[in-house]
Amino acid sequence: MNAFFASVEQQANPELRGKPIAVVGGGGRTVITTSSYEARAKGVKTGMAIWEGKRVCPELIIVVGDNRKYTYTSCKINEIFRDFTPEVEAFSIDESWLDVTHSLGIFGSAEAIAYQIKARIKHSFGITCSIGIAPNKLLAKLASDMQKPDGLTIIAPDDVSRILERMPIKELCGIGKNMQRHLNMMSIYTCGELGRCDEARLTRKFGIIGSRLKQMGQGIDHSPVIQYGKEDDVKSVGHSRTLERDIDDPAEIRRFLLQLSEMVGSRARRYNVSGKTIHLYVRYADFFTSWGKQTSLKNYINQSDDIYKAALSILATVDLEQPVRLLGVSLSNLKHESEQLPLFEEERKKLFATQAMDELNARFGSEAVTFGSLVPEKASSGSHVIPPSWRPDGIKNVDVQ
DNA sequence: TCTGGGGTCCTAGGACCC
DNA sequence: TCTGGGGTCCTAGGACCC
Repeated sequence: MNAFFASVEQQANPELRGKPIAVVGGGGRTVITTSSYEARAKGVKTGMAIWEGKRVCPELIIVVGDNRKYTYTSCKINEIFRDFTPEVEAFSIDESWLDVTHSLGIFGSAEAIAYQIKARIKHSFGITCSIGIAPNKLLAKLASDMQKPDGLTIIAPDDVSRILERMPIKELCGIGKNMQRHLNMMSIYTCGELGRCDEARLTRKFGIIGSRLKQMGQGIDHSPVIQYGKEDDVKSVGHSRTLERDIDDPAEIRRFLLQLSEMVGSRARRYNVSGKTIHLYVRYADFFTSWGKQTSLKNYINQSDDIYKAALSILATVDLEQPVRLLGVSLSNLKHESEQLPLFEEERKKLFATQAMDELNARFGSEAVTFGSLVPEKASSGSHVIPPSWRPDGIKNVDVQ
């Protein structure tokens, strides 16, 4: 989708259409998640602080994002995709891959499918998208980025080497700033040069990534489109949050950790996973200094208070050097839980209480029922931005009635 | 009021076991 | 008394994506 969050907002509120808008999170220390094309034309970019956006574009309209609107729209758009093929992989909340190999007999061509998809999305949601058609995912993604907004780009097998020859390597999904820098130091600037590079030279420098890099330069990608519901199991569940203001009061830090632990625990239970590694992440007030520390337990856990205790035990091993700007808790080393009931009465009671709490929260909002220590003065949560990287397992569990 | 939040994968070094 | 090599698991940190 083109400028997805901003486009959805402009559709929801006609007064925003044709104007430079920026979608931001709820808290005080938030950044621009998405901006409309009108804003981009003035130099507004994702990741800018609000004041930065206003500086380059004084008439910029700030809109606080509404996650439910985007996840709902994303689900509906993916339903449209599945009318054309079951092989749909959601890459993020606003990008999907479709393998239409087996749909060509019904719909004629990939191009015909693309036009129909564009028309239906435009008709149903009033928003545009850019579609890339190519022999594989790597090239389809590259193609989809070549014309924006409202683009349709086809990279036919015969065109691959011509198009890649002068394409800057950073356009490839998987080559970021650092990789680009390293490759540039090896005098590699274009995909053509990358594809011709001696593989041994690449593997010496980058390890097993090296051979993959050469293939990318040649436009080779054998990775399959992984159908919705057939993705690998989730490997970690975490939440982090920048606080409204830096804090150094231990009680306040603990309260915030409990809140994060509850968010992690309830999501882990929703996914029906438990984990035995807890990771605590802290960013200090100076923004640049941060650290993460993890600990592994003997048992798998997914109860919020168990997660909280583990996070606290990590915190107890360090002396905080500065007030805290951001806190994060994540659970990894996961296994899928069977639905077995615990053996002991006490544990069963706790499980039922937790399930009741999770159900109420699902129905009435994420913090309708929570731990007593969170209630008096709920720790100030920072911005509530939904990242554009929301994965399918995030989408599918969102309440979209 | 300067700078969000969700993930995955890979590497390196150390502990520990056989 | 001194030594091997294979394997797993752990922590820490950095790359990448949206």
